[in-house]
Amino acid sequence: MPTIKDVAREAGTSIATVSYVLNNKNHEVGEATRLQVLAAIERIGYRPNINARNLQASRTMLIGYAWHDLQHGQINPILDQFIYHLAQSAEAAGYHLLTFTHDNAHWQNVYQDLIKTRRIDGFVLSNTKRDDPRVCYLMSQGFPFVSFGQANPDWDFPYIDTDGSSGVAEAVNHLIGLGHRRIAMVAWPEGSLSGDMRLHGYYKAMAEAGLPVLPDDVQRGEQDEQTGRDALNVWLNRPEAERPTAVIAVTDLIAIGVMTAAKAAGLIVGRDLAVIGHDDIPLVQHLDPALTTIRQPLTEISQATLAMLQPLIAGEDLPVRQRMFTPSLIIRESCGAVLHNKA
Amino acid sequence: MPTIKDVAREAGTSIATVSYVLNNKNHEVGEATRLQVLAAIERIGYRPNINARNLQASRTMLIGYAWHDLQHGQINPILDQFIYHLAQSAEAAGYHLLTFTHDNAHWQNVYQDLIKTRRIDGFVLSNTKRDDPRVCYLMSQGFPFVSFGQANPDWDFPYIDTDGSSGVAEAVNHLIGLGHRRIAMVAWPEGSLSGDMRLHGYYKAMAEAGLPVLPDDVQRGEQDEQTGRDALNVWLNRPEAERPTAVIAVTDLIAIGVMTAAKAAGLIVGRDLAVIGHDDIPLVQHLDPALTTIRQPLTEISQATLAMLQPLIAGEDLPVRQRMFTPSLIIRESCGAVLHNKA
DNA sequence: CTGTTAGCGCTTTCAC
DNA sequence: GTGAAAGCGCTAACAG
Repeated sequence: MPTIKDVAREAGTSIATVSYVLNNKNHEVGEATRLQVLAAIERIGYRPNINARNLQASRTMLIGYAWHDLQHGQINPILDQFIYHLAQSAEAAGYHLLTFTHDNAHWQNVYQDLIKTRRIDGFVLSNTKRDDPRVCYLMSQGFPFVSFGQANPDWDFPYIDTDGSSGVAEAVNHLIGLGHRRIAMVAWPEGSLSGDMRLHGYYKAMAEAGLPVLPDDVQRGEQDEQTGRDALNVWLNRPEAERPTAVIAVTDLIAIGVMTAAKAAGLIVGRDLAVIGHDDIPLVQHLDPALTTIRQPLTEISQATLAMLQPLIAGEDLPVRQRMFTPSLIIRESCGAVLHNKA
Repeated sequence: MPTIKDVAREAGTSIATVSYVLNNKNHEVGEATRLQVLAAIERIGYRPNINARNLQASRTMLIGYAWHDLQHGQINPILDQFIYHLAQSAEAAGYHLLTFTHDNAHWQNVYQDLIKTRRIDGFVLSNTKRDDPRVCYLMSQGFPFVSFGQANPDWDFPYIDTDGSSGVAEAVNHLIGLGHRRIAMVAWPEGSLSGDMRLHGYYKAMAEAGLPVLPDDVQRGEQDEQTGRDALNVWLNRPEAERPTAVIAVTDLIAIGVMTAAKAAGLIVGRDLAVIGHDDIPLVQHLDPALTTIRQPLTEISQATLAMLQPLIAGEDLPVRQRMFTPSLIIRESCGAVLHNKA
């Protein structure tokens, strides 16, 4: 593999000159020698050794991203898309993504190692929980990072998030436009930030439309299909005239449970019951009926994440330390068409 | 950030000695000084700069993995699991995964850059096609790589793959055990290596069981749900006594299409028609009925991939350059129970 | 404008 | 057993 020395010899100059034409900053190089060097570089197929470069600049051009825990079969397709676009944004800026894993017990060792061995320049976090210890740790270390998702509302750290509230509100309004009045929601257990935001959008839109929310119109449960099934069964126990005609689920997986239970009860989803999910995970467009859902603008989110991380790595201050993005409603079959004689 | 110099000063030794206790090879260090150094390291929280280390060793401890193209919404959950486990195996060996992306047009530039800038030590390929140009390119460059999936059968390069043939054969035999005689298959278009392997398992198992395969018992189509629907509709056009009672699909997505079409035709999957998919992608256990499917041993595969890549990076020869793994049948509801009065 | 040189932080001969 | 010193390949003063 050719080094800068080989180029210098080939071009008949010094290595400094080669470096100058490569880094081309405020240091001018004579046009003749410049061409000479460029030709030599081309001829021997030289590429600067990135490792040497990084050592000297004491950086790595690597961004760390912790893989979400796949151990429990808990795949999160949203995040796959997020990483992909994040990788693209990173590459556009000359960075690369270093993806790493860690079990729940030893996360701190892993992050510490990455930092202290100078393996990476910054982190991108996702899947953050309220009071997420990683956020806490990175803040205390003063190490550059940006989080996709919030943590403790009292902490001031750089994050980007989707405005789940507005997404769900849009869903509610869409259902109202379709003629629905009795709209219910399946949420996560209390305490999840994004879950609470989504639920808040529901309450807000219902209130603004002057629609009542019965005490058990909101059902809560874990992130699995069973939660959706259980919720619908609760509602099916009500007299028919009081049953919700539409259900919004906090995630697609839960929406699937709702649909399954509805079918089991002889209801036709899209006609007898409207269902809307959240996230537009793969396959839900192939469900029967295809699921109407709320999609986060992951491409923009990843771009913004990197745009925030870069100045942080450069040691600059961030003018805006938090950014929210608005999701959009993807209308498919499961929310049906205009409701007739039902209101 | 402390360097080796700081440790040396703190311990009252030379930097060489510090390096010796760290790398601890055939170079003996006096117990007293050793403890001294260790204490100093502990005291100031020193970790060797990995970049400096790598420059000197001219390696990076980074393994490149090209993200599969997510542009067209073509998510491949199998690969997500593969990367995750690959990352784990890599970390266990002191490596990290550098995940990168590239559009179809410029893949060669991306790979070339990664190689020539000495960004990484080796590649892991996945999603390989027959005559995959990346395989071809990396072979020509003599750069270390291992592929998850085959390419041109005439090329001799290190790969690991799943024996799709045995997986499908197992599925066929399971169906036969359930009493099925008319078993059909939905395959990919001719020319895909893994698709052909899976199909081969079908033919083989049918032949061994002495079961006939009608000309259109095998339907082919692209990797989408429609393919499954179309296939089933072809078979439904036959007189009832000649219709398949069981269908094996080359992937879960296609199996979903089969199930959807079956339901649309008033059939109850698991009772009137058995359906088996391939890959066990997330969510298929939540379908109604839950999909029986064939699962690849991704953890073992990732481990084996890394185990092959390591000697390659070290410049050693590989005793075994190809390894095949046997998938397993995950039995759920969609293939039903024993068939009665149907044969 | 171009070349010499001193590091970046580490490993590893080679003397002592 | 320990230390001085020569790089790994590159960048950036500093001279010329």
